[in-house]
Amino acid sequence: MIDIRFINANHKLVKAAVQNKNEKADIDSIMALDEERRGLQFVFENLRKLQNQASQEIASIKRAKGDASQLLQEMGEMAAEVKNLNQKLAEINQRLEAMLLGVPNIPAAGVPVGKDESANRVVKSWGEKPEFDFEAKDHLTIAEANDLLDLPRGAKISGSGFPVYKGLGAQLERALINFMLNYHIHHHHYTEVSVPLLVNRQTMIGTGQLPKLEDDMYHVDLDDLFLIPTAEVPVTNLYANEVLPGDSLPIKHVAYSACFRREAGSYGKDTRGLQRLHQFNKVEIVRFVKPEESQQALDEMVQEAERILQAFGLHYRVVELATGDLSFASEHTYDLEVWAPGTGRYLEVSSVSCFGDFQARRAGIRYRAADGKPAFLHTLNGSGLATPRLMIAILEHYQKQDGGVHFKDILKVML
RNA sequence: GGAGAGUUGCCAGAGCGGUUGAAUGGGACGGUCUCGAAAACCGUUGUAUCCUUACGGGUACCCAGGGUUCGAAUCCCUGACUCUCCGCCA
Repeated sequence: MIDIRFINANHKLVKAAVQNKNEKADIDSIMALDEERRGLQFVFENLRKLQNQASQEIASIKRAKGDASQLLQEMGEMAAEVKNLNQKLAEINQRLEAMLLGVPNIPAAGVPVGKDESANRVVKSWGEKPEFDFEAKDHLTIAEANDLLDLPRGAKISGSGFPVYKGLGAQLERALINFMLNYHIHHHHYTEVSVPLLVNRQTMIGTGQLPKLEDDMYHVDLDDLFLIPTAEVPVTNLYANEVLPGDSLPIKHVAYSACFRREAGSYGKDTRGLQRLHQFNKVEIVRFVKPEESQQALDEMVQEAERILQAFGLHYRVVELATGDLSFASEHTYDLEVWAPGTGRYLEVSSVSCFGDFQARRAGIRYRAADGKPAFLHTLNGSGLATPRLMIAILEHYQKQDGGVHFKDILKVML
C-alpha cells in the first residue's frame, strides 16, 4: 500500500508508476476522496469535542444534583448529527481504503521502463549451453522413457496441470526440495518455517495478491480461505500487525510449500509437461529487514538462488524485470531463467523481489527503529527454487544418449 | 459439532455507564544516594491521526464489527481467537 500522504505529495510520480506498470488506479479520484475525507474528519472531530465537553458538564451537573434536561435535549440533536457524520466518514474511509489497495507499488529508481517483458534487461549470464553429441530430448520424452511422471492420471483425478510424480521422478523431486531447504538453512542461515497452505482473506491482502488477483486464486467458499499461490503469503504475514524489536532484524525464513495457481487466462501457453502447472512445489526464501538494508538484501538473495543452479552446473541468466513486467507489489525484481536444452528455451525458475514497505504497510509489519518509534520494515522474497522447471532443466541437462538419465551425477550434487 | 470461561497498556492485573488513556504491581529508561554496584527513594514510560514554527492542544483506539445512551473499557448483538469439559476424528 502506498501512503496517501506520499500520493498527495508525489502524485506525478505515482501516476507514472501506475502507467508504467500497466495498472489503472485512478489517482485523481483517490486524492479528491481523501480531501473530502479530511474535511469531514475535521468537522466530525470538532463536533465530538463539543459532545465530550457537554458530557462532562452533564456529569458535573448531575453530581451536583442539578437539572440537566435542557442540555440533554440539545445533546440529543447533536448525537444524531455525530452519528450521521460518523457513518458517512466510515463509508468514505472504506471506499478510500479499497481504492488505495488498488494502487501498485512504485518501481525502484533504475528499473528499466517498458510496457512488457521485451523491455527486461539481461544483467548476467552464468555457464554455457551444454553440447550433446546426440539429439537432445525434452523432459517429457525423458520422463516417459524413465517412468518419472504420470500426467494423464494426474489429469484424471484433478485436471490438467496437476502433475503426478512417480518412482525416481517423485524421489528426485523430494530430494531437490530437501537439498534446497538444507542449502538455505546451512549456507545462508535461514530459519525454516512450515506454514499453512490455506490462508484467510486478510492475509492475501497483506502481501498484495488481493484484491487484484482474486481470479487467479483457488478459493474455498465455505470458509473464505485461499490456497496459497506461494509460501511468500503465509510467511510474510507471519508478523502481520506486530512491532518487532529492532535487534531481531533481519529475520530470514525459508519455507517449502505446495503452491496453487489457477493460471486464469494462460490456457494453452507453455503447457507441455511441467512448464506451467496449477499445483507445484517451491522452496521460498523471505527476509524482513530494516529499510536501509533492503537493497543489499535483494542482491544477496539473488545470489542465494543462483547458487542452487550453480550447484547443478546449469546454465542460466539473470533478468532485471522492466516496469511493465513487475508484479503489483514489487518495486524491484530479478528473475532467474535456467536453460532447458531439450526444450530449447530459458525457463523462469526464480523470481526475487524487494517490496520496500509496500507489503509491510498493508500487513502492518513494523519494527522498533533506533529512535524508539515503530516504523515499517522492508520485505523481500525469492524462489529458491520452484521444482518443476528445475526438474525440466536437470532432466534435460543430465540426459544420456540412450534415453536414460545420469541420476548418480545428480545425486552427487546433493550429497 | 455441543456447553461453559475468558480476551484491558511491554508483562501481570484492577476497573461503579460520567473528572479513566485507563488503579496497582513488575519490567524498562532517567535521576538522587554510592568509590562503584545493590537496596531505597523520586520521575518518565502506548499507538495512530489532525491543528500549531514551537510550546501545546484536539480526536480515535481497552480483540473486531454493529447497537443502546447526552455519554460505553463498563450494557446488548454478531464474529474471531484462547482455555476447560463433552462428542467426533488423522
